[in-house]
Amino acid sequence: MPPRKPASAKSVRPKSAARTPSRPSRDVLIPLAKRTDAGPAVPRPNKWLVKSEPSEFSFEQLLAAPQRTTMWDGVRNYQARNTLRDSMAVGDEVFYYHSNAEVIGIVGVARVASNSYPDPTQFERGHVHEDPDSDPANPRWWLVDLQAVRALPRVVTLDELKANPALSGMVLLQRGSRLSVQPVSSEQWAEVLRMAQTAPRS
DNA sequence: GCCAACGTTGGC
DNA sequence: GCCAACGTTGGC
Repeated sequence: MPPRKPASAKSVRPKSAARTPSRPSRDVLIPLAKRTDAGPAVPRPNKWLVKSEPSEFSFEQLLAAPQRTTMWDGVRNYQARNTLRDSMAVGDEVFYYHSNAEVIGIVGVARVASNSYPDPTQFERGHVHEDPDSDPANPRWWLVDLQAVRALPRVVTLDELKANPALSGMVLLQRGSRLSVQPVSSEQWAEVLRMAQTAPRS
């Protein structure tokens, strides 16, 4: 039987409706849970990695989207939700990772193009990502807009990431890690970019 | 609050 | 297609 709601998060892009280009949302939208608690200690921009199955929504599709931007809707995992809602902010930098793909790995760079706001698909009747238990007055699921910045010069594959000791701490590489939205350190970020500019080891 | 059953993720 | 790891549900 079908679950009453999606059990867990997958950064799937809905195949239907929500492909409407999210308006370039300004910060007018929902300054709600912004990180006033973070204080000055956290350097901006923060860096993140998002996963997407290219059969659902590839980086190429993001590049081709109006304004190269889309709502990152459909995340239905609480930890990822918290990151989206509480920690991501306009201007943050994002690696775009293709999972369940012919070539698995980091393929591009995107930026966070809005602050967080409630994922509208949770309230859409009949939508795959509808959550009937979510209260509009206190939305359960949040998202940000993502804008493609550029494809990497080449894909940095999962195998390469695993083989690089400097990246052993990446959340992506932790045993059993399934988070579809996850933090990346500045060091990890720089290392992946370096790899992308270098020919893969043969 | 425990925990078994179930569904999902995602590499292989 | 397989299946290990994980997250959620719901009976108790």
